[in-house]
Amino acid sequence: MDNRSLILARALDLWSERGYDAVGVQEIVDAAGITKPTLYHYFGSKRGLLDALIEERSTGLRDALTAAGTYDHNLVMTLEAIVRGYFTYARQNAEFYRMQLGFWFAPPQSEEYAAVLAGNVGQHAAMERLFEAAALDHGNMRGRHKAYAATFLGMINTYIGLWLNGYAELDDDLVRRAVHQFQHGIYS
Amino acid sequence: MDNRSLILARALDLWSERGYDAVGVQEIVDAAGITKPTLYHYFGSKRGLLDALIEERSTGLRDALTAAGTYDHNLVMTLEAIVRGYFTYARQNAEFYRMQLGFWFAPPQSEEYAAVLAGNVGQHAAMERLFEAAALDHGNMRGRHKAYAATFLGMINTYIGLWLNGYAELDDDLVRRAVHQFQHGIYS
DNA sequence: GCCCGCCTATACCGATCGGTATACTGGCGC
DNA sequence: GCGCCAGTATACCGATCGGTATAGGCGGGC
Repeated sequence: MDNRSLILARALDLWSERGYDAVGVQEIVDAAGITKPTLYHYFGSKRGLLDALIEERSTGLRDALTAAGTYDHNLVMTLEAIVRGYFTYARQNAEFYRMQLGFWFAPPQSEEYAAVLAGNVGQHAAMERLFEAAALDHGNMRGRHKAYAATFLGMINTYIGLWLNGYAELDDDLVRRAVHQFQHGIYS
Repeated sequence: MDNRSLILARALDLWSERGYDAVGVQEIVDAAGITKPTLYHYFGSKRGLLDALIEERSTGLRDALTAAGTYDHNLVMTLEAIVRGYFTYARQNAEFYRMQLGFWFAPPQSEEYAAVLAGNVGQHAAMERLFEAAALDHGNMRGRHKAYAATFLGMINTYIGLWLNGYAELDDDLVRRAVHQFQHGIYS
């Protein structure tokens, strides 16, 4: 592994465990077995390293979702495909997902929040488009696409959060139960 | 306002805006118009200030929820009372709720996470007890109380997060719609 | 008048923060 | 052999980090 990849990997390890501000540049380069000028050669600044990390690790999720998220008039199948896409990505990128999820809830003026803002706004927008399209088939959903997008993504992140702390398994059974509860509530 | 309260108020302002690590002790005492030894006289350490802030500001929510969260065989009313309790508290303590929500998603080894861990575990436990009791009346809910507690709290925090960013109003209408969607899904 | 204890300020501590100036290395084109 | 350039290390910068030693102000009890 070249030094650039090594820096990205160690930064992800440390930041996902203890946070962006709590881990300094010196600690990252020590963990990677290199020195500071090497890091600044590749990334220019601590913030540049953060942006590069998010950019490189986000593409996988973005690609998976554009593939799964096209509405084909079968809402159940589409929602299940999206949840499955998130779960698969989270399982394969647990540390990164934990870090990114934490940054989404970071204070609005923090660097962490700014770094993940664009990506998460994109996810919400894609989900809103999906529910808007679905409302053409299911009239009683009309006008609530914002709330549906937010609560659907909130539910996905709730389950991934449970899994990250050892309280759930992100298997295909959970995919079906999650989508079922989202559609029909808790009584059925 | 005495100096102790002044320190707590300014710390909350700054931490909710920019984060615990990003705001140093010096900046807090400057904002409060006092000096460092005064802060260390009252709180002993930066972490002590954080703990004191969370302890003092959390009691209101805890009291409101123990009042609202007793199950009386009417699940709809109980859930609505809980959501109303959260929304009312969030509206009256917007900055603190933003901070506490962010800390809940902070890295597991960070001081922020440790500081809010006990309180949030208590909230989850209370919700699980509620859904366990409700399952005695609604047999088809049995065995899913953990998932229900997690998704219910996740939904509440999703809506509060939307409100904090200007995308929702935490009024009584939203209380009813949220509980209705949680119970019956998105189609009705 | 005097002392005591709570509260506060000045001035300082070593450590760490993000970032950089400078120089050296090795490989590659010519 | 020579120049060039990406990559790396040594050593350093001023600023800020959390925290503290010391001393003085000040009100109440006696």
